[in-house]
Amino acid sequence: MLSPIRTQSFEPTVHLDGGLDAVLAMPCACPRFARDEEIFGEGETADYVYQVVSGAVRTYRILRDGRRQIDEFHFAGDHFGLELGEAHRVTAEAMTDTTIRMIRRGALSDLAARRGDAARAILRLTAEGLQRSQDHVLMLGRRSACERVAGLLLDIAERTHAKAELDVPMSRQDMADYLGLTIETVSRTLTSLQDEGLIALPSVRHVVLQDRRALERMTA
Amino acid sequence: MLSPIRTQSFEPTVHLDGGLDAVLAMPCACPRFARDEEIFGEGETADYVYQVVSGAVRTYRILRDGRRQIDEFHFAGDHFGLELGEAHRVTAEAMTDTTIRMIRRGALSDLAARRGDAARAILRLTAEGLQRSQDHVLMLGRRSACERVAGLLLDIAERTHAKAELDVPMSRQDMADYLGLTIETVSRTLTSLQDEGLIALPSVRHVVLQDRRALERMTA
DNA sequence: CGACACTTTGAAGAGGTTCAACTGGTGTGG
DNA sequence: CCACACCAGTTGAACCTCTTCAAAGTGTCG
Repeated sequence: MLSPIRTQSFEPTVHLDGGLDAVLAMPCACPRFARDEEIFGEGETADYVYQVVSGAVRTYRILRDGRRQIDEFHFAGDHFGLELGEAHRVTAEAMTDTTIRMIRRGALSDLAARRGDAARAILRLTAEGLQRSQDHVLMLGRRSACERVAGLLLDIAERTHAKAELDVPMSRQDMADYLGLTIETVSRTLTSLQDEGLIALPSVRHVVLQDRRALERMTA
Repeated sequence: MLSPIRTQSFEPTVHLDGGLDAVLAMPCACPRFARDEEIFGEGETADYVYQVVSGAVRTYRILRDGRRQIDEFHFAGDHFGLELGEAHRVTAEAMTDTTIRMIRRGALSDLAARRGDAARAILRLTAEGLQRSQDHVLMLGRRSACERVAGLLLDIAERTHAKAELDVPMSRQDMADYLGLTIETVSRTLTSLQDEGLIALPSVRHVVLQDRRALERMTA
């Protein structure tokens, strides 16, 4: 919304490291979003593909009666909003103050048509999303509340490159709606993990992983 | 396993109807699998991509303690086993006697490298899988047992092009492991749907949708 | 016909939800 | 600078859905 920033690089250096970054170092808008601000809505035309520069984003869907399911959390470097069809299937919101890179979808498909590595990068992004979604299915279908919470904490640690101390960008409600639980169950589970000495909760949005090994055992 | 059959068409007619069929009408092995026979196992090298010719397939993962989560059911025409990495992330088994088309992965990536429409078809397949997985997440995260069962029945109907009478190729255990429930809950839910007059159960593997409208209301 | 596997049904139990009250941190205004 | 309000999070107790364990029923195949 405020002060769109533009990148300068025009000649992309092709590392072919698998990401889109190499082939997509084209100038593009980088707007900022405040906490809880909507980036795009379910059903809107998908004219752009997005990348988190800094901050964190949730994508979700809502049932008629208000039940919400968070599909995915997106952290710095992650792409989101890539669609097969015309419209976005989810709503995207910033979880904290967030900077987003926007890539015109047309530019992307042009690039993919011209360059095999770009097409492959898009395929890889989609396939990675599929893998993550399959892991999510396994979590929701066959894991207990405790295993789910432990899994989420480890996932956040890995994806934000945190060691023991986690900055948790999401609210308890966000966690609950990602894990298919209620806010109360998430809260209770966190305190019981704390009581068992597996984690510490110095503040609401900070978690310290005190026994990562034990947490990993729960999720394996 | 028995009597691999080979298709004859060499010159593909390119309809570009979005499927891989148009660009992939190449000769390939079409083995048959008996009910419950494994097609490939989790962790095995992914040398092939598969397509259901007739029958039905389940893909699943198993946790250490034996809990199973079925990732997806695949019906005639569906592709499966398409992987980003080297290895299969799931196990695939025939649910009934099934014929499968096997496509060498190398041939597929060669084709994708040469032809943009093939690359796009592969992307589309992956993206459709992602959409289905996201729907699955919503189901497991935020729907009741009843809504899940109703949703599965409608999904089977749609994907097998059945009208009111469904041939259900999977066992109650398969349904349960797809829906994140137990076999008993699935059974009880089906009988209660029958009691309410929404479905009929002429035999274990046959379901008649008697009030599709009502079923759809449950899943919307 | 009988054996076996799968399904259904029943009763008791557990995990997670719901509803309600309380706590704690944050921000604002007097 | 403190007081108060407000909101997110936590905790407690009752409840409910789904699970677990057990037994009976159904269908299939030798």
